[in-house]
Amino acid sequence: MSIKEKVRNIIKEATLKTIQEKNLSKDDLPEIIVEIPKIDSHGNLSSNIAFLLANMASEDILKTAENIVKNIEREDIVEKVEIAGKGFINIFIAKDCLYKVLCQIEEESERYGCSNFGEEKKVLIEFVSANPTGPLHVGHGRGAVIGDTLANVFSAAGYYVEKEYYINNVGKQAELLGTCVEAEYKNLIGIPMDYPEDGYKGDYIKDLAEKLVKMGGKRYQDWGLDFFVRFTVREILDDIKNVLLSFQVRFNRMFSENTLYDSGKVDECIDILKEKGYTYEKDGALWLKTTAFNDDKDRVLIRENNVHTYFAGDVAYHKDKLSREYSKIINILGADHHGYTPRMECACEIIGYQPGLLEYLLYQLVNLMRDGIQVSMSTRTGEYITLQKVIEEVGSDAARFFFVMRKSDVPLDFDLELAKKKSDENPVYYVQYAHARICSILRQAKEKNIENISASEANLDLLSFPEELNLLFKLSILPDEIISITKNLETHRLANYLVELASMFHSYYAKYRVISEDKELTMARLCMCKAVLFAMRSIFKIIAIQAPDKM
RNA sequence: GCGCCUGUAGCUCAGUAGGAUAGAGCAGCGGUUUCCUAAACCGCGUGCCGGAGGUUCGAAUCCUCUCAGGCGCACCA
Repeated sequence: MSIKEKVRNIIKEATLKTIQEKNLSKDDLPEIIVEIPKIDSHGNLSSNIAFLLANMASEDILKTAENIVKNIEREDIVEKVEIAGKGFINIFIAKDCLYKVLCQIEEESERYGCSNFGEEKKVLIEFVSANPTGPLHVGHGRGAVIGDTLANVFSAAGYYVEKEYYINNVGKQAELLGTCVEAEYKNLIGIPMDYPEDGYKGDYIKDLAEKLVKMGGKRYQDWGLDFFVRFTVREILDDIKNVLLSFQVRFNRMFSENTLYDSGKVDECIDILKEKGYTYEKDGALWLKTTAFNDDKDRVLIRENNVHTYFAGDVAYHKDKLSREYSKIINILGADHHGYTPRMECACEIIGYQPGLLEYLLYQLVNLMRDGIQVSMSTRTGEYITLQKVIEEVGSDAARFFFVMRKSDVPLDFDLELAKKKSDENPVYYVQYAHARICSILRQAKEKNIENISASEANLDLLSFPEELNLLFKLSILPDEIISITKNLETHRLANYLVELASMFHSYYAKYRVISEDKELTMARLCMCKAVLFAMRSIFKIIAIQAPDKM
């Protein structure tokens, strides 16, 4: 249990005791919030519980605070308790307790920050799921990094995570794509065929047609549209997978829409919807009555021409996912799809699953910039910067960091030049540099033959400067941070934490010397450095960027 | 017109489940290296937290209204 969690429990116990003394019901216990005050003099942790309880018992706040403090069991970890402001309860953590964090980190090394909070519960995260109709663009990159990082966070917090990509390979778009390649191919081998007017532009269509010519010359001329669709989708998907791989993103499962049709699951699902009484026919089409829940209009499942809509397949897909007994299902989508989510949630309710199980995480769009000027992304003009080009240009590390460092609610300006800069303007290097510096210190220590002793043997009492204690405390809350991200899905917080930790370390580094004449002090500080190193590596692993030894 | 997201320092953004004196990076100015990497550190900020009401011991944060920007409102996927 982390320090923060322990303090929360201590305050909870004290509050419960106070409630009993006041003859209040236990149900009146307000939620216990422990937060980290902005100002050092307010202690390591602080609680506003007195305000909440006083309100409930209509009592004086200060008096309530005093009562609670009186009931606080003085455990080892609490050095001092103060009532400050108008009733905040401020907790100062005992140094010994902070030192123990170093021992813990040493033990867990690069796994520090992980916990068994999730109790191996199953979580499904579906992301990217880009239609295989063309190469990935930067927007997909953002979804990929958010999804992959989130998966790693859940994993670190003790969940069993599966990552899934839904391949939409059925329907008009897939057909159109196949037709484009067919036309391009036939023209190449001298058989005239009109290119579809609304067809896909872009060099990749031509590349694929050329590949076919190279593979079999004129052999495929009569193989039919179905062949071209399957070939094209497979090729594009391979390309997508490779790009994602170069971005350290791997999926546990690629789920193809057509398997739902082939196995009859779509029809099965529609039968169930019918049985539940939420379908009706109108204008020759079959509709789902999503307005019965929270949608602004009903949705078509089967068109007049007897062709299923995308929605029909997707409902069947969600039914399948819901039946797999996950404790949480997260769908990550670009914000341009937000209009779609209510109908899906309605459909899930109709099928009979409780609304909370399925959660959507929407991320705002990405503006690709170069030196502060927006790069136009027109498919029509062919001026189209793919995700692959971005990764090639700025590298996977910078790209991942940039995509993850902003809250998903806000549009992201991705500046290619900034991401490439090896300077202080670029936060990626700032955090990696901190890591490299520590490695350098450790190398020096080794060269000087300084004994490499464990934290339990070192005289950690020598770490007594405020900067050192603050650093230790910062390290102590990493597991809490990771757990909290599983609740709010705000992966950018990890990047913030990393920058803050790096900043604290850089600052410390400039002010104090780790390796000095004082052997004991040196060893204690080396222990602290190693702990920072492990914490950083642990986070690097989660956001999947390199931890360079040298820069 | 309706719905979702956003509006915080010159710029890009944090601001943890309402909390104490609103923060960081960049840009700008000035400084720091006989010593573990100067890709670093230190100092310098008079912000109608878009605006107006409201809830509360307490609001950038919650509610209502309003203004501005982005996105979405298909028998496309």
